[in-house]
Amino acid sequence: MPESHPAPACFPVTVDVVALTVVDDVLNVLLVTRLIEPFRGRLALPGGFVLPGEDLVTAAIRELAEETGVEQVPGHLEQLGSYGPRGRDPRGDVLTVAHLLLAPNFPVLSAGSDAEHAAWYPVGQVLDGELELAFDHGRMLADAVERAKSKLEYSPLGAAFCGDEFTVAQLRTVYEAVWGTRLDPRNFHRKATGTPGFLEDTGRMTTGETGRPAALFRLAAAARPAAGQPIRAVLNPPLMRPRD
Amino acid sequence: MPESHPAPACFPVTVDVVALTVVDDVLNVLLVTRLIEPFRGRLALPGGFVLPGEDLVTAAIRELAEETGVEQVPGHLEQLGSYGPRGRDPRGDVLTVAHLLLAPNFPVLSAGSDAEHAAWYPVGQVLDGELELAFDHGRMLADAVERAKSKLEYSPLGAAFCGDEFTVAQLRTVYEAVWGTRLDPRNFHRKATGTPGFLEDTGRMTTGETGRPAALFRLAAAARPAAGQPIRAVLNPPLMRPRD
DNA sequence: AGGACTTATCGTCACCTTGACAATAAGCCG
DNA sequence: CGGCTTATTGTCAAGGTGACGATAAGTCCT
Repeated sequence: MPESHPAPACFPVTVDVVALTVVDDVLNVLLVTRLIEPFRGRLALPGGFVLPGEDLVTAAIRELAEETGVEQVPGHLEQLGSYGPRGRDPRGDVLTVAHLLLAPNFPVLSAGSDAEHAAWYPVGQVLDGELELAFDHGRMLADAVERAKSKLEYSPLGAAFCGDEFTVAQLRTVYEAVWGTRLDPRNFHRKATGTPGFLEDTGRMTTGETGRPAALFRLAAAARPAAGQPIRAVLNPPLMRPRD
Repeated sequence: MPESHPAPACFPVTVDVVALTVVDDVLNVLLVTRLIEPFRGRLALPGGFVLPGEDLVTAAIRELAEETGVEQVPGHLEQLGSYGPRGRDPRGDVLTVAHLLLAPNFPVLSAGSDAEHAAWYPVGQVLDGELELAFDHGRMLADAVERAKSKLEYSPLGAAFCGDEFTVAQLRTVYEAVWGTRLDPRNFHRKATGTPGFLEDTGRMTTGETGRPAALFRLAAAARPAAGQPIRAVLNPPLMRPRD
């Protein structure tokens, strides 16, 4: 019965944000402590209901701002996927659209007030089961990390974890933190600097650090997020993570 | 104001299915002719509203069945992404979750009755602008094709376009149709048969075709869709499509 | 200042994969 | 049977990768 329009059912729709960053060479995720039921006191991804007249990305940005105080999107934001509506909220069916944010380590508003308290937590602690998240947020996080791992292979998005300018070593620690592996600094340097359209030498160097000063790079124009366009440049051949 | 729960707004939610297949060496997409406004008479992706108590995949399978008569999912189905809710339906805000189906060329119920008439159309005609789809379905199709192109590179999903058993040449025409390029049969054969965990020789051969008989393969167990698990085996190193 | 230490960067080399392409195999078709 | 078509096996050079040696150029300590 193709034309069965049985009362176009409505669903509550939420957005959740899996915000990933690298803190001290370790991949971290932004979590908030829930102040209300269900899952009161449990850690959860930042998120909330999409408001009437709002778009998905708009809602994601707003929720992120509400829970961290960050006004501008501090990194790369993309849609991760939708979950539900069944069996993920004890209160009833809720459809949620998860988003993935890859960003440099930005400070979160530690309001400590009546607001939900947001903070960075090592991803490993969650995936290992040390921390259990509310709802199906654990699965979302797992999916997000897998997506991030994969993105680093063939897109220049590893740089989204760094600031505007960064050294090859900083970029390498991002890859190591996300992939959970060690990479040979010399081979990584060769690949990163040798891939056309990836990095652009700023001509400036680091100073004051221990060891030999390093050259500062930025993302090449081709690899930078263009207005409205998806990230264009592809790492080709990809920078594959070590398997097994 | 983190605890702003301003009347958890509800949205109508639909699912759309971008069903892709290869017909005569050309990538095709399943489209229906709309019988009602808006976009009456225009071609559109099969889809419809998610019913109360239904999950996304369930709804996608149901809609596909309703518009084609196919009861079992004939190939690989995965979520593509969500679109909206704003500015995609003249009747108002509608959130839609697009799905991607990669399947062998299956016959569609040519009901011709009051049902929306589903049929295969060459993807190229749509992307070239010869055919214009309803809503934002053109963008969904573009995203779907891009996803399919990418999936063929590093997953064994190219085989989802073939039947249970297929020749290397059949698999190659899938790659050629999706990527829109020509591939060297000898190099493709080497890569396809030489990648561990990809293809499995059935021991049987084709007969009656023109030319030398070809060996019949099936997907190796590791590359077959496991219950509940995502497609496991990864083509490593990937089978990269030719760039530029 | 000099030496130890640390990190950055450049080179080398063997191995693997890939793209281009020759050669052979094994069916149909007349 | 000869011609045609497609399948499959090899060959070879170029390019990319992993492992690792060798320098370079700072900081830090004495």
